[in-house]
This record gives sequence, structure tokens and C-alpha cells, in this order.
Amino acid sequence: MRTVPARQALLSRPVPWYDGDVRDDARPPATLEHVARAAGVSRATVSRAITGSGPVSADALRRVRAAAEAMGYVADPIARALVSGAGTRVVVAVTGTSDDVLDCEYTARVLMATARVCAPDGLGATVRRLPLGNPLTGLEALARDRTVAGVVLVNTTEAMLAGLPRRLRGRTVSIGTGSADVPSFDVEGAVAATTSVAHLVRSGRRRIAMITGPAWLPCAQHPVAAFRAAAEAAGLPPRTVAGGFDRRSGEEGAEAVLARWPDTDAILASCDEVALGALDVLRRHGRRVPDDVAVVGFDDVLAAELTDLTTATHPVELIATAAARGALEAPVGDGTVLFPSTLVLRRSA
Amino acid sequence: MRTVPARQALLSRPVPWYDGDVRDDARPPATLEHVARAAGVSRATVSRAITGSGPVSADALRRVRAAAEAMGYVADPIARALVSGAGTRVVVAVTGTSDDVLDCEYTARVLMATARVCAPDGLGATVRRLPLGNPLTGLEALARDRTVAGVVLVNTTEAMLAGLPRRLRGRTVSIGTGSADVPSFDVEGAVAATTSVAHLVRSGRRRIAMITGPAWLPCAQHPVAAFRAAAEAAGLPPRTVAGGFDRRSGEEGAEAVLARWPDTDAILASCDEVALGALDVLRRHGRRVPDDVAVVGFDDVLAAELTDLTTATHPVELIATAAARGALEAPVGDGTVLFPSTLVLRRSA
DNA sequence: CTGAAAGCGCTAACAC
DNA sequence: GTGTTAGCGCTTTCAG
Repeated sequence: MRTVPARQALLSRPVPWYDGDVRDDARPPATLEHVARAAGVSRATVSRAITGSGPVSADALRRVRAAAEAMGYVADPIARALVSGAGTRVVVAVTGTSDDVLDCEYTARVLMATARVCAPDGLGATVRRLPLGNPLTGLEALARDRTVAGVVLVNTTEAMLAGLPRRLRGRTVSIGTGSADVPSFDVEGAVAATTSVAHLVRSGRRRIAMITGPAWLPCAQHPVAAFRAAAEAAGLPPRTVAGGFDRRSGEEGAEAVLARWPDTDAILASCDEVALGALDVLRRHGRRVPDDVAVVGFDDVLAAELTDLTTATHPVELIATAAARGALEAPVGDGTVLFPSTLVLRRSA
Repeated sequence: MRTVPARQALLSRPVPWYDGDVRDDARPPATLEHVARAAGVSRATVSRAITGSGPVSADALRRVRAAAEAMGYVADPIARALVSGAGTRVVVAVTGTSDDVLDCEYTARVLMATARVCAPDGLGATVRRLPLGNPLTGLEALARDRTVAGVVLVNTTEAMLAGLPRRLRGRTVSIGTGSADVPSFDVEGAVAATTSVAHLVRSGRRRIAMITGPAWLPCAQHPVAAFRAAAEAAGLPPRTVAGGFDRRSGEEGAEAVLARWPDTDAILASCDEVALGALDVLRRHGRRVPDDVAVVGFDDVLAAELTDLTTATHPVELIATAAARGALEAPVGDGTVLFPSTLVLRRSA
């Protein structure tokens, strides 16, 4: 084996485009090597200068910066990821019973926000469903996956938080319930419910029923608890029926409400989709909205405006952006960050 | 410099988890090296066996497969990307004048479909806006970006197709207009327009106006041409006003239509969003829909169902999925793939 | 058919 | 401070 001193090897190896005059188009991007040669220093020094991860003389720093600037040097995130084991994509992991959860507008918006956060760092975003019955197998697969830079949990359960694989700690966040290990980002759903009830009571409603979110979803219980508390505080019966987040459960929920409490004069829905289903059922039953029954949703999707639905806002983009950032950087404060929700008054309540 | 025979070096280097009994959770994923040792062959052979990129004896193949299977080996996409220069993410590049294009439902759906295609390969997805005025600078940046595995163009212009950087060829596709270099995937917008006009004419409409899509967008011209042809074939005046894809241009377009041709009895919109804006204006002007004026949209978004809008379907997920696949694999046939659109009859026409 | 060796572009010990 | 040396996990000539 012939042993060649490294530096000489470097010098003898041609640096293809730097001295040639290839078409700008075909020219491959500059590497650390190119910058080092231009600045007259070693690759290590360039690395330190660029990342700021070690001592570099002011002089070297200046020359490196100038060279990098001139050649439009950008560190290759792939090489970085390989050496640091940091991964190249943020996974939006949605718990659910079927892939329908990936087809909903909400998930699409979370993914979009995540992708936009990832873009400048050369990272990508993906989605994956975690089966409700056994989310841990999915999480373990993610832990073993070297491409995973961070995980944004959507529809987090207690089991997932408790069983979070070690390797995922510090780069996993939750949109919803969190834990000591997992910072959480969520909307002030409880406040939204309280405000909605207050509005209904103020406008004379006395027999309010709530169609709740999925029973297995911890963060969906806060609005329910708030509804109960607000109702009791106002001296009203805390009527609730179990629901989900889709149109269908809005229909079933409204049917259940009308069957159990025919005198209901207001329905509070866990989300707009559910409210739309309820509106449908009310219409079919000949109940006028808002005259006979008021309806309040939650989310303020485009459809809410079109159907004149009174609803509380849900700043999904803001939440998801903060969450994705949290999954990439070391989380700022490892507690819960809640985003405000405000009631938008329209015709339905 | 001490020169150590490679194989001996390999043998003397401990293979951390393979012989130890670390917690399953903390155990790092198996590498080529682990499989090679277990199968009693070299890394090169394992590589050939796994990728099928070279001659391997049946015996070696069997042993490698067994070992890989047993250890749950999956090749690290990052290392692969580094050595092959293949990139780790597919970029959805949307041409537009402002970042609003990234906030629309359509783009979110394209991104979701792209992310789902990328997921199994360990790749991610991102979005990026290409400024309408100068999309080439953006494309050149993408060409220089090593993380880019493929590009899905949305709202493609002729200039972009003509000036596509060499390094992007073969891994760029277009949702919309394509070229010899760029395979295209689109909906049968022309057919949709023809069918819509046929329906309107059949139901007695004679003074049909179209609010077109953006003038700068080539693929948006096909429906316009089809509309003109259909109208003329039916002996009707081919009335068109320029529009865009947003609610606002639907409103402005409808105003323009009513101002120029007060006797209009049908409006064909370039998309549902535009149709919704038109509906609003018609209501404000006291025109009854569909009695006085029929309205037909295009896309069949959720809002179309809610507002009882007659519209033609637009299988965005199908199109984007095919496009993303095309950006990753060598495109099947380098022509245009058109997806069918069908008219959904509701109350508005 | 198979193994050794050479990197992809970068970071991180470790010496000077 | 700065350079040298080792890799990260993989593919790929190039010899045998």
C-alpha cells in the first residue's frame, strides 16, 4: 500500500470546476475543499469557521467567509446528517384508526407548516400514521430510522408519551398533550369552550349540549371539562354525547342529542366538521338555526365562513410551525405552549 | 503511518450491539457491516445483493438475504444519497406572485401526496415558491442544491421549461404543461370545459360567459380554448373575462361579466374558488342561481358540496401522486398523462 | 463471482 | 489557532 501524505494528495487531485470554465448550469456546487483551497486553510478550519464550533483566528475567519461568499458555498446537509446522525426529515406522525386521518385538511396544513419550517435547512417533511391500537411499534420504527431528524406527534395518547423510545427524546414534540420529555403545542381549547358557552348563555340559551371529540384523545378532553365547568357554573345541566372529529360523528351526535334531550337549544361541537354534520341533521329534523337551536363550531375552516357558522379560531399554522421548530431545535421551555383562540360570531349562534 | 490490512481492522473493531445485549430501544440500526459479518461475506457483496446491481452467487445471495432479514437491515438512505448524489427530498415548486400560493388548499394537497410517495423511500418533501417574474433563479438554486432528489413543478410556464437547468433534467416533472424534457401530469381541463358547456347548452343556456384562469399560466388556456370551441360549435358567442384562481378574481370576473353582458345566463369558472366569488356577486346583484344565472365550477372541493355548486372533479391526489413518482423514478413515458374529470351535477347548474 | 480500496462531503478528536 | 487523521454507511471501480 502506497502511503501518500494527505495534503499532497489533495493538491495533486484536480479540483474540477474551480479552475475550469464550465457552463454555470452544469457546475456542481462548491465543497468545503474548494473553500479551503481558496482561503488557503485546511478543511477543518473552514468547518470551524462556518459552524462556529471552535477557535478560529479573526484573519482566517474573514478569508473563509469571503471565499465561501464568493463561491456561494452552502454546507451539504446530507454529508452533515451522515456524520452527525441527525437525520434529514421531520416526520408528522398522526395517530388514527385509518389512513383517512392523512386525507383531512388539518393534517395537510400541519404538514405544509412543517415543510416550510424544514425548507431553509435542507430538510424535508413526511407523514406517517401510527395505528391507534398500537402506536408504539410505529414509534420504535421511527426511532430506528436514521433519516428521522424530528417527530411531530399529532393526536398523542398517554401510552405514546409513556413509551416514547429513548432515541426519540429531545427531538419529539406533540401537538396536543405533552409530558416531561415531550414539549407540547396546542390551542386554548378549554378557553374556547368556556367563551362559547358564555356567549350562548348570554344570548339566552339554557339547554346546551356538547358533541365531544374522540374519547381516546387526551387533549380533546380539556374542552369537555371546560364545557362541564362552565355549564355547571351557570347552573345548567352539562349535557354531552361522545363524538369524533368527522362529519359523520356530527350527524350521529346531533341525532343522539335530539333523542335524549329534545328541548336542546344549543349545540357546541368539537370541531367545524362535526358542526356541519349537526347542521345537516338539524335541518332534516326541521329545527331552525339559530332560532330553535344555536350551533357553535371550533376551528374556523373555510366551510365555516361559507355556512355562516359561529366558531372559535384554531391557529393551526402557528401551532404547527412552533411545533416543527421545537422538534428541530432544542425546545425552548419544555412545558406547554398554548395558542389563543377567539370566537368568530356569525349567523349560527 | 501504520498500515493495517482492512479486513483485520474490521475484525478487530468491535461491532457494538451485535454481540452485546443492549436495550432493544437504544440499539442503533444494523449496517451493511453487520450484515456482511453475519453472512460471512464482504460489504461489497452485501451491497450488490441488496441493490441487485451486480453479479452475486445464489448461495451468497441467500445468506445475505437471511442475515439482512434477521437483523431487520434497511440501507441508510442518507449514506446512499451522499455517495450517489441522489438527494433526500422532493421539492414541490410553485410559481406565484406571493407566498399565498403556499397557503392554498391545492398546494397543501399536492404536498401531502408528494410526502406520502416519499415516505417509504426515506425521503422527505418540501415546498418552495418560484417568483413569477423570475422563476429561473429559483430553479438554478434547486439545481445547485444537493438535497434535491426531484422537483414537481406547479404552475409551470414556458420560460421555466425552456430554461430548466441541465442538472434538473430527468428528475423534474410538471403538474400542468410539460415539454420534451419534462413529463407532465394534468387533469383533462379541456374535456371538463367542453362537458360543462354541453350541460349548460342542454339545459337551455345560451349566453355563457367564462371567467378564465391566470393569463400567464399555459395549462389554464386549454379549458379556455375548449370553451371557445364548444361555444362556437353551438353557435354561441364565446364570452370570456380574464381571472385568476382566487375568490377575489371570481368576484371581479363576475362583476365584469355582468357589466359587459347583462343578459348572461350562465357562468363557467376556472375553479371552485372563483365560482364562489361569482356566486357572491350574483347574490349581491339580485340574480337568482340557477334560475337567472347558472354557475359551474371546477375542482369539486369540500366547499362545492356545501354550497351546492355544480362542478367538474379534479383528482389532485391522483395527479400529484403520479407526478411525485415520476420525479423520483425515471418517468415511464415522457409524454403527458391526463387524468379524467367528471361533471358533478348539483343545484347551481 | 468476490474482496480490497477509494471515496461522497462533512465533523470531531487529537496532535502540533 | 490550525492541520492531520479518522471515520459516518454506502456504492463502485478494480484486481483477483
